[in-house]
Amino acid sequence: MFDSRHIKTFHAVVTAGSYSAAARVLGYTQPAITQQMKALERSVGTPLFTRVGRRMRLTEAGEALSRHAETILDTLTAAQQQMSSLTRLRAGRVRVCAFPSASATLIPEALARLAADHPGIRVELLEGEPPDSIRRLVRGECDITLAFTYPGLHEQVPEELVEIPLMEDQLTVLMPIGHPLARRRAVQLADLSEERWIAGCLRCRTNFLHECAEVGFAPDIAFTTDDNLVVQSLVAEGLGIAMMPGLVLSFMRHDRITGRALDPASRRQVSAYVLRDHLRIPATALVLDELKAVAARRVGC
Amino acid sequence: MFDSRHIKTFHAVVTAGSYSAAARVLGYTQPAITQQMKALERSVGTPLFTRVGRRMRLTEAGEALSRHAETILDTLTAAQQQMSSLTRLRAGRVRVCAFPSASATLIPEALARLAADHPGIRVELLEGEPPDSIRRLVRGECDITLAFTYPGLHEQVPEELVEIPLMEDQLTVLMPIGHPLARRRAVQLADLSEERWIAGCLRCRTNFLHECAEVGFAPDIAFTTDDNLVVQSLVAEGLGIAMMPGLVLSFMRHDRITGRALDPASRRQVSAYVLRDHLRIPATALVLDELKAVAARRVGC
DNA sequence: CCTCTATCCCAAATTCCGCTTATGATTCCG
DNA sequence: CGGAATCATAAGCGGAATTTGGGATAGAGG
Repeated sequence: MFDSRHIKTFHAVVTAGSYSAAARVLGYTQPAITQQMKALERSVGTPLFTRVGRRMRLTEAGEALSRHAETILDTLTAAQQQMSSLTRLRAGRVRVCAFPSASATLIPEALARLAADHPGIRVELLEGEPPDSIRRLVRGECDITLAFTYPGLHEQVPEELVEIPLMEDQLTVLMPIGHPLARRRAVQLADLSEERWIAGCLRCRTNFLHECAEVGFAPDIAFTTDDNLVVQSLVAEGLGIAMMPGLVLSFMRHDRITGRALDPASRRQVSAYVLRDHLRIPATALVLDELKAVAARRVGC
Repeated sequence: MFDSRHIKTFHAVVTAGSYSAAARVLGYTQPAITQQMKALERSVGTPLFTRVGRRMRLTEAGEALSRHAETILDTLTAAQQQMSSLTRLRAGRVRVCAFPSASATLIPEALARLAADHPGIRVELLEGEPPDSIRRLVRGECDITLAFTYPGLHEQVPEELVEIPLMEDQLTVLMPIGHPLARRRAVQLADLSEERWIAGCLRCRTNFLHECAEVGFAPDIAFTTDDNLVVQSLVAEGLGIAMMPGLVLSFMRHDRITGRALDPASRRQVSAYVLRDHLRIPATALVLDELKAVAARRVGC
């Protein structure tokens, strides 16, 4: 197998017209060129140049190799340019898997920033809920996963994954306007022990039950649904109250309901997850940075 | 510029599926692969592989580089195969410049042998007389020149040329059948001082005059022509006698003339000339060998 | 559940390759 | 016939790449 440096030097010699000139072009000394060409001729098995006096001429093998050298160097620089495009963030694809309310808030904002500064980066968007979306990450089906955890349930993430905290998403108690508790500025969980509840997704429900248990009651859950829009509609109809993350409320809010903060506050942690190795991939790191920046502006939501 | 060895190793890793497997394929130890891939990733600027457990996966950059690696290695091996064709004598072009009587005798025989054993070697045939054909060689217009010299005139060949003696071509005295001298088996030059002569090409004529002078007479040259056929016709018509190399007579002999050997013999030296560097070019060396072999069978002509 | 094997990384040492420096020979040009 | 430029060669050295040795981890199988 030819050494690409030899090919490059050979090509320089051919175009420059002499060993010395090629040495000047490539930043070598002249003997280096001599040695490289000697080695190349040795590996080819036949001379590539002949000299008549001081003039240099290509042999038949030299002519043939010269033509090949052109294409070899072209494909090499093509590869190099594509690699450069990927590292210089002028190209690349990042697959992001997020839970619905992140897909509706953080993601679009991050993508807007991304499109402005790095139009070459393409993002594929997948939707998935935390326990499963993490598995997808490990399986290599996506590069970044946005997921949330509740402080109560201490979940373990696989070792090869790294967690990047993005924001804390505060929970709000939703109730129909005119509800007696709506007169307070903030409510305590213990005050809600007698209410009827609309419960959300599995993880939210689990955490909710956990927190209620800590305060000392078991909530009366009347309805359960994954759909936040349905939850709000049920609340609006007076069928119960509900806990809902601020992230959801920031883009979807039924006009017949109102929300009150909890005291003490309850929150879920929104984080990005990446395979440890992928942190070093420029495009992935870039999208992560945008997500961090977007999340930072939402602190306290 | 990527190192072609790195590309080759990278490709082996991709196809073999693991560093260790690639090491076995390439005959390296495994750490060598690790270091090469580390160096490659450093020069690319982004990881090429990620590992999930023991499984290896290509990153986006790795996928892209893998595609390029394929074509790079293909063009490299294509170049290598063409070089191999040239060195293994399965391809090649040799330009031979010869004087007419060699073109009619030695060359066709050599080409016949060549075509049998090495059908891939193409030969371009040029015709040229000695003083000029040597210049063509130096100028790079041909690779091998067949030329003849007479022992008398000590011509200098350029330093970068190498002379390969092929055969000695004995001169014969041509006379019409029935000529008085035709009764002898051999004739001495001095016996021919009173004859009328038909002279051939410049070099032949020069040598002829030289030899006559040494014996002590100036020949009476009635006609001069480069064309050996014309010489023979003139001799046949009884217009004079002539000296002619055996090489010419071996393929062209007027049936109304006869030839007698000279005593002492007069001969011209037929040699091949090559640029010194070109001796190392396989195809050129091959044609030279064939010419030597053909000439060896003609010793004494 | 444990062991065994295969894989990979890391660090150190050695070998080897390639570049440079220095020098001499040759050619071309004024 | 110098002088400039080119190439070849040899010696020396620095760095790179490989090997060696050791350890950690993951997956397979008993």
